[in-house]
Amino acid sequence: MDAIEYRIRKSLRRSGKKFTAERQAILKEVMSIHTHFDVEDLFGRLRHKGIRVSRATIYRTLPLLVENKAIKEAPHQQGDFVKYEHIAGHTHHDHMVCIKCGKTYEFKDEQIEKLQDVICRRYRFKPVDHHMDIRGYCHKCRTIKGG
Amino acid sequence: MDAIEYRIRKSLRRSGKKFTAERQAILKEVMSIHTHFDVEDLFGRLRHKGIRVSRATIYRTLPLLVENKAIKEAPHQQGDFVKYEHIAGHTHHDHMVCIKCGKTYEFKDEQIEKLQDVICRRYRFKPVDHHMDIRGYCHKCRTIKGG
DNA sequence: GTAAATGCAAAAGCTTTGCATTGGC
DNA sequence: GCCAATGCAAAGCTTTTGCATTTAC
Repeated sequence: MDAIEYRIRKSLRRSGKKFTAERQAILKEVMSIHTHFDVEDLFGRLRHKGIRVSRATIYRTLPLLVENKAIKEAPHQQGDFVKYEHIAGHTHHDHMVCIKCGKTYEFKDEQIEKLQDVICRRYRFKPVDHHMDIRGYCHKCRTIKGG
Repeated sequence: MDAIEYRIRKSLRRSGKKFTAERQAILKEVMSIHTHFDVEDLFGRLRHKGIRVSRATIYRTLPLLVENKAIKEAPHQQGDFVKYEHIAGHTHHDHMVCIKCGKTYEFKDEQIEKLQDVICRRYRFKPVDHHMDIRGYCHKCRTIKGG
């Protein structure tokens, strides 16, 4: 928790930026959300707690948190707005998204991770992050998939 | 080419929809674009050829083409709008996106594809499609990645 | 004290929608 | 001829931006 705050505080200072109360509140909130979220979710949760931070500030802060690897973009369906999920504390995982009910399932496979590294090396590509999402029908929806 | 048009024509008829001149033009154009594109790209290209189709129609048509598996969404960076790429004629592939220069590299790995199927079976998930994009620095940018 | 950040409200996109008109089938 | 599709322009949304004010350092 505080390790992340410390890291970000330091990173901001290094580039002459400030760790404001708003940024702290956003960071704290973001780290407490263990599902995917978007700007509106965040705005609502903060307001619900009586913390008044403008949407503009949230929009301006999230990219900072992405840069500092506190959060990253999550997969989103077409038409949806950008969604995020926090990184720290969470181990990396990929997603299965049900195109019927919209539910997201997380998974992780070591072999796939390793193969990705092999491929990157082949292309002399230096990987920083990856997103993988498989779309289809979850076990609940696959039997009733008539549209 | 015409196999796809035939398939779509049939699919539309089956559901009481029409294969209009506009839809034909959009389909044809989409199949001729071998890179990622968005609505604005498409609108510009059509207009450039003297084909007048409204944006509204494009917005209404693309989902039809996705449903009929002529195109699918391509990965896009945050802040970008939705991008598409055509499917037919193209073999499936995944992407590496350089976060410095924005260039996209395509690749495909059979082992990863197979592992994905294994995972889906484990979750009783019926895969329809998947997107995988690895983000990082391409071989040209990895040496000059100071920002 | 100074440069950066905030909040507000306005502006700027992209996308959707209502409605009259057009056109497949 | 009927119902779906189109085009236009307006509306809807999310996201960005200008500017005065506040604040971290």
